[in-house]
Amino acid sequence: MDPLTDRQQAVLDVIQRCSEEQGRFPSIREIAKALRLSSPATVYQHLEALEGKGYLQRRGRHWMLRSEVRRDRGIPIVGRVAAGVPLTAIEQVEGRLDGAFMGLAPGRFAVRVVGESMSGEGIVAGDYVVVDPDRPVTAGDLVVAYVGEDQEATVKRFFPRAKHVELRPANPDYEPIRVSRDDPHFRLAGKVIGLTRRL
Amino acid sequence: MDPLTDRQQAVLDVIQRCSEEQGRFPSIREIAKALRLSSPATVYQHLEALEGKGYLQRRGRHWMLRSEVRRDRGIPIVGRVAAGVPLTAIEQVEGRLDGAFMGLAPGRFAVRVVGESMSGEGIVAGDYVVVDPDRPVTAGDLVVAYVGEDQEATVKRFFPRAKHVELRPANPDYEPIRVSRDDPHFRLAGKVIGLTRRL
DNA sequence: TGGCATACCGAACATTTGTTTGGTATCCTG
DNA sequence: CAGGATACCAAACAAATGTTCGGTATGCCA
Repeated sequence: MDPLTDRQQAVLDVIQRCSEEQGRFPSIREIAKALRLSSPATVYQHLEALEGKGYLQRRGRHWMLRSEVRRDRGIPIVGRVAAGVPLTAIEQVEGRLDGAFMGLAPGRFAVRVVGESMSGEGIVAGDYVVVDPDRPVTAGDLVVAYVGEDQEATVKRFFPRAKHVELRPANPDYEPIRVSRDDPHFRLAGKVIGLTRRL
Repeated sequence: MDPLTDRQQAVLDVIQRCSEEQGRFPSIREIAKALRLSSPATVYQHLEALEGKGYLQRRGRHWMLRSEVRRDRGIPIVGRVAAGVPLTAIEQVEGRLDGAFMGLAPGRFAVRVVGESMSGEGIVAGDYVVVDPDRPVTAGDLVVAYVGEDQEATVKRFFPRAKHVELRPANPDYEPIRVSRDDPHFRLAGKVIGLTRRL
């Protein structure tokens, strides 16, 4: 992306700060006040410059930050890191860890993992698995299912059989679960499409 | 949270849709047009009702969605799920998997994991680990470090010794890495505070 | 020296904005 | 039946909005 002049950078900073703190684009006169500029026309020209360089976008009369420069959107994923402090350079950012990255879509949800039955595949207690209820589930897929009277959520691999369904753990210390296909207490939540963990 | 009437829900839907698609709060007259209402006053009263019930928030003359009802902020984490289809009820949402959940903060970044040296702790190739460069690192902590000429990023457990630093893998198939404390090619990126995986 | 980019100003413009006031109609409930 | 909640309206207002115009000043470079 084209480099910015000092003043353009200052304008962008104000916009980014307001977007983060208030979740909205500042008005032109707000930007002017923050930079101690007495004319909105000055800011307006800077906005046009930022638009030309690809930092801003206009829809009708509304200005917005382009997603590449939004700082409230997640954690930057850095690629190969050369010597020196990284991260200030936008060049090295490969993407962002945000809702979109994790597959944000209507209907999807996350469940906290209980127990170590899938620890053989790197899924441990306390993890949050992301479930897509709409994605078709085929044999061997990682799924979340609700089983038993208390409808406890479990993460397992899914294997359909002739008369029943087998939910297989990755950890050999745990037993596979077998449920009848018409067990009213068995409910497939959906396919697991992602995972996050806090340490 | 207080339940909404049909019309209030309709107003909220318009606001959520606009927030998702355009990243901004719609104007009162835009909401009116979307719902085929001819007076902004009608919408205004609905906004006040939504504010009273805790769905909206006002800062000065600006309206904003409260984070609990923002659909563009991440994936909802559902708690214990009773019978019936979940997720429509906001009650069961315990939080959201979003940037904030993953520890969004200035300076933090994510790195893609290469190799299976930490698979014993549920960190496998292709995972993205979140790094906080400002968090103090103590013995035994999970860290990301850049080692060698090519500055490859590795995830290991950190053990400081008298004259060198030991980076220990969880997988016994891999050897611990030992680097001199003043090796110019050794750089500690920071402590690992989270992880996400796409399946 | 002239030309160009950058940076800024003050004044004015037409819209759009949130907000208030005062009113009507409908439905449900005690 | 009266009372209250809900839903909606038209009209108007002051304030804030994006935008345009014409102008000045500075530094850089051919």
